[in-house]
Amino acid sequence: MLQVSILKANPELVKQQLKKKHFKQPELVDSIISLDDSRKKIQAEYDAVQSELNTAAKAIGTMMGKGDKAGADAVKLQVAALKLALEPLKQKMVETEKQLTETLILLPNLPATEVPEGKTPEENEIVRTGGMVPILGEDAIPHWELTTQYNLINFELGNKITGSGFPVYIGKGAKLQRSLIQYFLDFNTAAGYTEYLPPFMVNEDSAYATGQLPDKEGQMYHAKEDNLYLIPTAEVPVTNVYRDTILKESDFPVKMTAYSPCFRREAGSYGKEVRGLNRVHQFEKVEIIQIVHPEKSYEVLDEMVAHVEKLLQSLELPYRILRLCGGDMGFASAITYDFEVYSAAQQRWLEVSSVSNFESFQANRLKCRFKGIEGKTQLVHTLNGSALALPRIVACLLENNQKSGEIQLPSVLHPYFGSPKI
RNA sequence: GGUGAGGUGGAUGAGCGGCUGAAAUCAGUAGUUUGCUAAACUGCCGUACGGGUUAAACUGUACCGCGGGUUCGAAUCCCGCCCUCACCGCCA
Repeated sequence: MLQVSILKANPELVKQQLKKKHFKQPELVDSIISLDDSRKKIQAEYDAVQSELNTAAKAIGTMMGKGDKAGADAVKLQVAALKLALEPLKQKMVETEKQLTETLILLPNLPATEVPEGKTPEENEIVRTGGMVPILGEDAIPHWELTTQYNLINFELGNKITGSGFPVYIGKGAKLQRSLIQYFLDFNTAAGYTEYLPPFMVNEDSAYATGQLPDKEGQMYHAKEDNLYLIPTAEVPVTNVYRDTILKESDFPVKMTAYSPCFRREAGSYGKEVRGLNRVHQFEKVEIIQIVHPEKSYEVLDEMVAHVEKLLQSLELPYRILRLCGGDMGFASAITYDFEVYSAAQQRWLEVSSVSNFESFQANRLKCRFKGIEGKTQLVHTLNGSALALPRIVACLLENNQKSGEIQLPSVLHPYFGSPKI
């Protein structure tokens, strides 16, 4: 959620930035500003009446103490009139506040200046590419066949037990998952991230604070009986560690990493694009999150991008880094870098990480602030990224490294997997 | 799931209809003092939204788990919800 003060500082600039993000109702900026102005006016009136009431109540108290019943009764009559005046003001205030937040919540975050213009994924900017695309033999097969051939994943079994999109990892397939999770966590903690193992379900407050509610409600699995949501990413519980907190400057930077399964309904997805591990309802992911001083967030963003890039390099996968264009970015993000790896048998790029700076947008809803040296409290900046999401990494590792009769694994995984190959 | 107790500021914890935005202690912070690490003393030390100011000072309102109610007035009384703790039951 944006701060009203940002809109007020330069409404025209804000509208322009919203257009870059292909937001359809930039005129909401004006509505918000006028709603905020009337909110202030109403509150001033309300406070004045309430103040009179408080004074009167005190006077009654003093009179009663002196035994002046008649005087007290006289004041009570005045109070009754004031209360009558107060009621409509209160309603108006509540109503205006409600409208204000309801409107404000519709505005997406403003894109950073480096964000390229554009609407569709084709207009994303390729920042750089790395790694080598392998040359596969004629008989190369996609990962959903490899996983069957080597008995690593059973998709049909998942159908039986739960439903489509819930793969069952078996034997070396399961161990590969475990190896990757542990390797990623080790890699992240070595870079100073503190490991968390969070709850995999969250309450409404948490889902609201990180922005899943109210707009992305349909994306999450909901346990209605207890009103809990299965997390779509570890970002939700881990970022909520800092909900409603005020940090000291010396607490910066807060660096957290967490493994979690991720649950996504992905309603409406189907077809070849979602075959095998390309898109599933439950998958494993290791996330990194930082909470930093506003002046440091872009420096930190670069650091996180470099971190994820190093991780991908260590896996010896061909990758590219995209800077998402205004129209393809997420609602809450000010700037996003997507990481894709090349799936050689499918001959397509698959997204495996997304690193974003939310600036103060998420912090505003989270109510995560810090007290500066001058004593003023202000919002922190939050950033997060995947390091990394497993399924597509696995898809690429299998496809790109397939040889006749075996699959080679990158050397960093050998100690974790206990073998150089499958 | 059953029974009992309870939810107050960073922590402990008092208050149980007006004098309480909230005692006290600890932690934190700024300073004074004592010839080291340490101790003593003094001040400051919640959040949000307003007014005010260059910035302060100052000032209004709200907030003592959340939401309602009673009352001129509620942290304090009443109702509902949520949560925590203890014991029992069940159980990885």
